Amino acid sequence: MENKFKIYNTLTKQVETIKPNEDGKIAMYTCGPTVYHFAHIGNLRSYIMEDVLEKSLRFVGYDVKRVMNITDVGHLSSDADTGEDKMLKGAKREHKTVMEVAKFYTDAFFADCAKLNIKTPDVVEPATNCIDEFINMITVLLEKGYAYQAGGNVYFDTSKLNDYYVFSSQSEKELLVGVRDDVEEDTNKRNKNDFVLWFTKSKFEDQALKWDSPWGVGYPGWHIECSCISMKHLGEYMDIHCGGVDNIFPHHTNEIAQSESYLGHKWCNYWFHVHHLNDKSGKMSKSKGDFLTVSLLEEKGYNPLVYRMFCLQSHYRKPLEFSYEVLDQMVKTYDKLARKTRSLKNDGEVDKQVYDAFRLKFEDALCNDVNTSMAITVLYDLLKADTNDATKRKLVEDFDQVLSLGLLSAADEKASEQETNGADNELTAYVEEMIAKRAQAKKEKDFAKADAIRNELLEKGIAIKDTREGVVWERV
RNA sequence: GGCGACAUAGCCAAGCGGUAAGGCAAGGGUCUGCAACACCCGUAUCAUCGGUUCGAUUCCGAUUGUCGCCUCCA
Repeated sequence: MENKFKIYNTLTKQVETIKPNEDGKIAMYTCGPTVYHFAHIGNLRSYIMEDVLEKSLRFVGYDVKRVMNITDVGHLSSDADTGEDKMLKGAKREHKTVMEVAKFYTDAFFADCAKLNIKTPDVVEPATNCIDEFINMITVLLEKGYAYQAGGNVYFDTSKLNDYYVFSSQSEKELLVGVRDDVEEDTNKRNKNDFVLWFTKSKFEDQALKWDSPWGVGYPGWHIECSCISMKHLGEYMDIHCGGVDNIFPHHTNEIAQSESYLGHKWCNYWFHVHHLNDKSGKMSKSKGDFLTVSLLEEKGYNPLVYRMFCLQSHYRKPLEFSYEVLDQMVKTYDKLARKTRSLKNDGEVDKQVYDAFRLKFEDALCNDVNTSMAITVLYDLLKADTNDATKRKLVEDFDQVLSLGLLSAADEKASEQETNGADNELTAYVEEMIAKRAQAKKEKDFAKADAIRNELLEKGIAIKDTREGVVWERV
């Protein structure tokens, strides 16, 4: 098939046309969550944009296979080297076993994704399922001389590579070890940027999960899982690797180092990085106070899809600043848009010519480095276009395969909401009776009475509006 | 200290060398008893300073500002 999809490749620092290893197919990998706590909406920005990338590729005709790992082992819990394992810390906090915690937060993660209309990847693989693969890769790296043992741990030797800093022109000399307070230099390392492949000794001995290995009982380093899990399911050649910008160094840099040393050839061609969600004070992170989750937004009365739209109207490669002020603005934008799309009728035949033209415009926006903002503009242009509702409706349906904003299902939700209201038959009967009375009053031009009825309902928590489609009511 | 990203109207935001899309808000108007809904109508010398060019928001350099990475982070 024709390749016309362009994305910014962090590896080459330019926008490039994707040429898959296998024609018509895309092998895609995403760094998944560490499941020791809820994901915050900043984490979810990455997953939303990666979801759009995946769906866009499918939209233009690629057969996509997407793999995601679940980090359910390892990672220090704080800036300090002295910290505990995050999973263990989560377990203690929750009074659960480590695996229970992992299960709980994995489920919570996918529940959040579902609310944001993020499709679950084709393959989801927990790190703890792949210990044998990790051990195998480390063994090969040791055999090939890319790794060494020191102080009980296995390290990757970055000095064996000509080009370790593939993403930037940093130099080891300028690399600051322990920029953050409390991080001590590991004296077992031969080079400052060497990293651990397998731990048997760490500064915290109460690591909950340990496995036997040729180097002793221990647990894997952080970077090895993504290399192994992707190869397990996608083979030796990958097309697109996704993640947040903060993973560029060291995580992705190290993944490339170990993967290509292991394979002996180029591994992944395109690196797709999503920028951060910030608030006024900077990056949103788990270690800071502001811990905004999808559930929290829901508690405050926001539809999670409004947050999705908030992300889509910006570009994935720009920092995005979150504020309730902008989110409130987005609520109005979203509601207005959804009202328009849901009022589209199914009248007559789809105009093939108009359909093709708009579909192409939409594809062009997506193919242009996932320009979601432009894609939404195409949607607005469509709604204003001079064509019948059937054509528009069909196109909105298509567009929403990628945007996933529930633009048409919004109508169904509204309907089911009314049905839910309807379950309370007594209330519904009462409200409908009042609406009928008000209609009669209006007919008789007794507006004082009509307004009195509206106020009476409002006092009981029922708001009514005369829309062009008739009177609607909702609980407030 | 090193590396990198970003800077467009009140707010969000597109733009990839030919004199600024779109959305939200505020404003004016049409419609409907009012409200709501819907529809129509105005609104920007693109952070600053240089350079390249017939021509720059768009390319190059410098400056300023904001943010990120440098072994927890998406």
